Amino acid sequence: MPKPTFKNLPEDKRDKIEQAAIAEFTAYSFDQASINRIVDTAEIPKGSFYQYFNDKKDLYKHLLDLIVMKKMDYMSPVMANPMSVDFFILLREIYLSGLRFAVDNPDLQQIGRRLLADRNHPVFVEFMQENLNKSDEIFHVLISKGIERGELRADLDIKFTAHIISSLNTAVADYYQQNIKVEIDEEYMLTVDKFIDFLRNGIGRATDEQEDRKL
Amino acid sequence: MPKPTFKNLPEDKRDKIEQAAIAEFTAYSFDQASINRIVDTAEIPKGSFYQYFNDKKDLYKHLLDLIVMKKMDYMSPVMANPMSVDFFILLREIYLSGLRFAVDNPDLQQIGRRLLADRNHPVFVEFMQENLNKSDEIFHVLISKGIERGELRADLDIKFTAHIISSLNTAVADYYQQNIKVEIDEEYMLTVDKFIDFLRNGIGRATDEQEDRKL
DNA sequence: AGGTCATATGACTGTTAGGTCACATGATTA
DNA sequence: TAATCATGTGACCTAACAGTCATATGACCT
Repeated sequence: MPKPTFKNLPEDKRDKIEQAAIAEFTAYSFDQASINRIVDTAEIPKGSFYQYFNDKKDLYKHLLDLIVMKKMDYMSPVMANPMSVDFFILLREIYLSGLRFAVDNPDLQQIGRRLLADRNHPVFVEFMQENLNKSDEIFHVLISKGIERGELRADLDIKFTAHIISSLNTAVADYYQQNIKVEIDEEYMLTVDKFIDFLRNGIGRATDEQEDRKL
Repeated sequence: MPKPTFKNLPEDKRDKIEQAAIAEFTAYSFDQASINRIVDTAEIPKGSFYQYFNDKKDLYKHLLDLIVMKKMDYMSPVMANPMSVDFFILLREIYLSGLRFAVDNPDLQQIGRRLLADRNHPVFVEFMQENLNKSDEIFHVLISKGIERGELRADLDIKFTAHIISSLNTAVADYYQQNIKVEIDEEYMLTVDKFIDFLRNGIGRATDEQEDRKL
């Protein structure tokens, strides 16, 4: 946690420091990121930095907190009452918020991606212990509910499916960012719908009876 | 490329250096990996190292070449005549070889994972330019063929599907390594089959007619 | 023996890093 | 005015790094 000194700072100075840190951790991994560069960019003396944060990790975790909070802002309208709606509709909303977040905040998305990337890194391990994997957990619950309601196949391996769905989140966002430039709402709607369809129906050719269902 | 001096080395010395490098790049990212530690582990003087390699990147790329070659060994029996067999059977084989490679060579798998992780890293970009993304490409071809033959849905977005399938490779291997410890052949057979089923049928509950098909 | 050439070697260079610390500043009290 | 105290500051510390280079070694040739 940042020291009280940081919290007491005038807002614009605090923002400048956070912005400099975001820029640095967007451009470099945790290890490669440099406090020297950050204090340069933020135009504060090095000594001051250590008045605000205990060390590099302290700053990094503060950023992660900011990211989690911002991502929650995107998610919360969706998750307000998750049980009131069909599994695939809810899933669609979850993915849509994820994509929207990624498009609106490519830098924060990139920092998150970097964290998720190296699962052996001590900082990743620490973060996961503190925030225990929410994503897998939520999907676990949703899938169970979905099966109970008959929206999903009853023979699914819940744990396995939860893991696949939750790790596909990144893949879809990556695909979108790499292949679709124009930032039109309908564009990512389309990407998400492709994905939901993929999840629901698989890619195997259906029998004629199945084809009927899609009409 | 390593210098000729390296190629001329007695095999055991070369092995020792390669092993030391593998250990280092397994434990640390490219940036974090240290030549000093590598020469320590390999018990060669630092000067000697630079008789063998131009720089850190040179060594790293040499390792990547080793990894690619070894992975090809696992794949080649499968890819001998990819067109002679059903899409899902072939896919099953591809994933099985991938998983087998990951289980047999957790260290090499880890180095690969680290590379794939940070797609902005100059070394990743360079590697992809030189080895242009084979994985997506192969799946692109296979999916097209699969559609032509009527094994896959005709309305698939080929590019999108290729990306999803190719990035799920990592997810499945991760899941297996995290959740299944025992190294029995049948265990990873099971993981792969779950995944193939997931791809083929999706997770949506089928109509009664569809359920019949599965019997 | 003398000469040549690939290779071996480790002290050294220049740079950067994260983090510390003695001291400076300036606002708020008494 | 004097004392206190949170905060500001940058020179400085130790450690580590990638990469260099002058010199040493020793196998092979003539």
